[in-house]
Amino acid sequence: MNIKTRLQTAIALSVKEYLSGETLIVSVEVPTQTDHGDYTTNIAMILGKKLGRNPMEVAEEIAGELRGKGEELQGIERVEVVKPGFINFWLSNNVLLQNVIMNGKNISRDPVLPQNGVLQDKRIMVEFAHPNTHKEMHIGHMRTLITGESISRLLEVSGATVFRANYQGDIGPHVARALFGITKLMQERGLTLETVKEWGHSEKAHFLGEGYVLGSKEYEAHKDEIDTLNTTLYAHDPEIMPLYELTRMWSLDYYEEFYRRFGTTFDQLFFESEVADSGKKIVEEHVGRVFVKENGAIIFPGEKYGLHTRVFITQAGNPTYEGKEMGNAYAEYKAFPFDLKMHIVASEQAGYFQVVFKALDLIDSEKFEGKQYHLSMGMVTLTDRKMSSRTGDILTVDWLIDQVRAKVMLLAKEGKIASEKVDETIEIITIGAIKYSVLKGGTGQNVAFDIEKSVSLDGNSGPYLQYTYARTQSVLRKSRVANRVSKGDEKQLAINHTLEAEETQLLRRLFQCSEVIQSAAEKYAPNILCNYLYVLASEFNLFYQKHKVVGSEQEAFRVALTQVVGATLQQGLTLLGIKSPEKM
RNA sequence: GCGCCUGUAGCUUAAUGGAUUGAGCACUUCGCUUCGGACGAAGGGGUUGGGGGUUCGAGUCCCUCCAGGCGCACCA
Repeated sequence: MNIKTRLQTAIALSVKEYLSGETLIVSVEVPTQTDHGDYTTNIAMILGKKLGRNPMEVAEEIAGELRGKGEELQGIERVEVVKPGFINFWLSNNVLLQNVIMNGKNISRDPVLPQNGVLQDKRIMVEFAHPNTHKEMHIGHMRTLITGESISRLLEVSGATVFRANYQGDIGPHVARALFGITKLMQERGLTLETVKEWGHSEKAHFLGEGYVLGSKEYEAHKDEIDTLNTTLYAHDPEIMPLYELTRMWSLDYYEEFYRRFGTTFDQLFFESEVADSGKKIVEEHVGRVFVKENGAIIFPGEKYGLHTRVFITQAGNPTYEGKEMGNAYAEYKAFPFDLKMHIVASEQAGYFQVVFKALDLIDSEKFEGKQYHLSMGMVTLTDRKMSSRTGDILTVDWLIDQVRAKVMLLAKEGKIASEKVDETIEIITIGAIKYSVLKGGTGQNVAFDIEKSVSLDGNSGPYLQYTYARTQSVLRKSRVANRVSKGDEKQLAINHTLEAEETQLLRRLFQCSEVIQSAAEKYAPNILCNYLYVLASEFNLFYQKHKVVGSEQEAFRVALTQVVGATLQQGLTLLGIKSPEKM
């Protein structure tokens, strides 16, 4: 039983005397302010209200009783009653040392991560990224890519089996527009497919993006032509397939490069083109029970369920995004029968998901009901306008990476990169900076993207954490005892000095690590982990500033502390999908 | 019009109903003969959009008003 649970039980026991049979949930929390102790409970205030007594008195009584207990409260050094009626608890240095430094796991740099998480044995599919082919990748897609990867890692470390799925829109009107557009562009510019084939991934993708913009602009004027093109695509018309397959591959190659750079490998790619037929069939089979025909289209009458009505199959007989999702749901379930499927998608899709979830519940409640969750990502907008791939007014991921990379390279020019592997380090820092800037905010937050100061390299940033990690490693390289302190070597760590305030604070912070990770995983909130790592790094830097590690009398202990801080930073960053260079 | 979401310092934001709303950027000072200065310390700057209510306690929950975002039938 861990300390928190033991404490909770002890408090519950004391509280029992005040209640006649009734049970009260005792909440034990980690206070936000460190001078409020390691744990706190508000139980006295709740009791005070119930009994009509002064909460301070009740708190004193409970605290008095708890202080008298030995066994159950082992490890709690101090119990304090504060103002309105909080009871605060402090852990003893010994317990902190035991748990943080000497349990062997930390010091050998094995994972300090929770082993038997609440998500043990849960099968979770995380569906994210889903860019559409024949367009460019914009920073909204990037946000879900980065967030999805981090959440997947958090779930995995909490015991879940995770399946990374990516469902991509490679068929539909947007493809027809893009193909129409590039055909016209090639004519205008005297290009042939052969020449375009020789271009790089980004140029091809940009060309498709341009085609899409043109196709959208000219849609009204060439409505029939583009609509027909769309229908021939759905019909796998051999006339159009070679061009379609080729351009589709351009997009996929282009995206593959981002997945690689951002460190994501999908277990499987799913495509709208592959589920269009099955989706259509499923919808048609459920006309009457779930769907209804109206004006030649097949719709889902959402009003019956407090939602809104959406079209699943168009008058032309093509399945819409909604219709295709019916096929996709089965295809994905077949690939990985899940307990939970998370859709990591922008908030603008919230209404859409309510409708398709409801439709799937009705079609097959056993497989789908209560098992789907839309993690609603806030919108990424430009500071002064909305991005639209239709008008070409978007920020592409290529552009952003180049901007950040240029800033990092500036540092390299100033000779600030100490690593021998300069190129590799620049890439790690660039990607780390971008990822952290995305992850440190809440997932639901709308983000107004400021082009000027979009990604920061100092302060609360990815590079700050990477830098702090590199610093820990540098200190460890300098120390002669660094490699001698190892598992079970407790004598060397014996504390023969009073701990400095900064040392105690680091121990307390490190002690919180696994709880923080649990909480970040349960709430699907990587920003909780970001926040923790930032505070940890700041506290280490303060310690570092004030106290010497190498050559000090407490070198063995301080080296061990530095090791654990380094390992925690590295593992934490890994959960965010960020690499930690040994030198930078 | 109907529905969902958001409003915290100049900007970007944090805060499981808890304690004096905490950071980063920017700004003003200060600290390297010291293990990595991409660092650290100090300072100014807030009626948490306004007003009610519930609660021992509200940025957080409820109502209302204001401001903004997103969705609402053949796009994805």
